[in-house]
Amino acid sequence: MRIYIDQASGHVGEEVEIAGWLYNKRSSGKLRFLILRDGTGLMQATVSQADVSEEDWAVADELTQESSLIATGTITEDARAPGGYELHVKSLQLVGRSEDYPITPKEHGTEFLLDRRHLWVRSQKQHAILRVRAEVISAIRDYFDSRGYVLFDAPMFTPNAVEGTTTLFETEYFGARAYLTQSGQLYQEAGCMSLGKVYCFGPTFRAEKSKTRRHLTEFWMVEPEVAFMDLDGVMELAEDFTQEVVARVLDRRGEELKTLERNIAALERVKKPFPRITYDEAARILKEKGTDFTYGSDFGGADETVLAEQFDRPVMIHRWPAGIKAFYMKRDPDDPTRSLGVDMLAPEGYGEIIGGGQREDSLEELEKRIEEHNLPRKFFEWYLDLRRYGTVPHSGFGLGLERTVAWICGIRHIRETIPFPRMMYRLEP
RNA sequence: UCCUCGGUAGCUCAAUUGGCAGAGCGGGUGGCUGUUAACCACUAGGCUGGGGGUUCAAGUCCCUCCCGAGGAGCCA
Repeated sequence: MRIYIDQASGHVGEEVEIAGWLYNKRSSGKLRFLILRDGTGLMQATVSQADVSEEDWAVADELTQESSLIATGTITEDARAPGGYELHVKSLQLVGRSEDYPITPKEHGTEFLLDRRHLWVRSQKQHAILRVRAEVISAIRDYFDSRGYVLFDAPMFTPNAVEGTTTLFETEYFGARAYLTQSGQLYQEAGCMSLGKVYCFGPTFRAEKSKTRRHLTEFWMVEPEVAFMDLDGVMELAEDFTQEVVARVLDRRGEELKTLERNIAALERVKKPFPRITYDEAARILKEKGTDFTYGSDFGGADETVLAEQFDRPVMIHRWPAGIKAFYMKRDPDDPTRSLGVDMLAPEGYGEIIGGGQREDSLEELEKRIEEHNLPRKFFEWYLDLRRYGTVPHSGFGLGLERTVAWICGIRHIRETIPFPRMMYRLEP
């Protein structure tokens, strides 16, 4: 009977078959200790020369790191084995031999590992991170699906920049120019006017020449958008959503967080309500702390870290100077120099994980903004239609998946939070 | 684009003031019946990123180019 390693505890005393790869090997005289992995975990298999055929003994002896094999034997409970269970091998079958596997059980540099990302994903730390990523994705989908949101995916090809500022990847589209999307938001606005509560979840692209641990050129973003929701509503949504996602990972991926040596207590503090401060209050804190922040500009990485350090859970900063936020942000009726945007900063220096706010719902205001930003009006006619035909107040946000996973995992660089990271100087493998 | 740091064996790194190119891991060979990144012995392995220069002598100093890292800007 074929079983997976994570099912071993239910098969003590039984003869089973395990199919996997050799993770590591140790030997002592006529005894071989094979550490097997099959994607669900690691298990030690012991091969005693006295218990196996001459051929199988030769196989055990010659197995190299990452050779694939099928081992048959009896599961026993043994405190000496890592994980507590081991397989007493009766027979061994080599499936595919691995020659000179480059990633040894010692340390390697980042460049070396990234060049071999297709093999690096076989290692334990990467398993843990990628499982947390998968859990976060499934928590995000469940959160919205169970609350009446409709998945409303946005196109990847767009004819124009959503927000004039950032650089887009350009591509040829049947003789015309097209760009890879940097946000699905405008399309979500159309979606929420149709289905009330919608979200999209997919890759997004930024051609920024950013070489930092917080940036990828291709990353995943989830973007909910809700009709008849104001800024307070979207802040409530963002904090409730973040709390749920973190709680889900704590509940189901404790093993992985342990492998990653994540400080669990810091994640357990992620409970509503999150602190909410205005841009002006944030600016006051930065002035007190003496950073070189200049009032009226956006916060730099160091500023974000200082702000996040003031709180033990994510903090939301709202009511930004209108000039530094996107054209579609609604102005604060109480102070037209402010826009009703909100950013959420993750604790522990992980930076901005959410950006969102209330959208401009007035046709006249939006026309004015498009003109002020020198945006090509013809590409925005459909967007203006949303204000012409039954406009309503509406709000939404975007959450960066990889930054969120990096924060939850407690790893410094977001490049390990996606199977194959795309960065300024890395398009392969 | 700018700033800073780096490139030496397959990998991770060392090499004093400019003075014989080294170690651990990995590979190979042998040993060991309870190993835990096992251990022990032996062994192979080098155009010190490329080019130019200074010097009796360059991994080391100078110029230049290439490659990478993470920080700024910008952002999720």
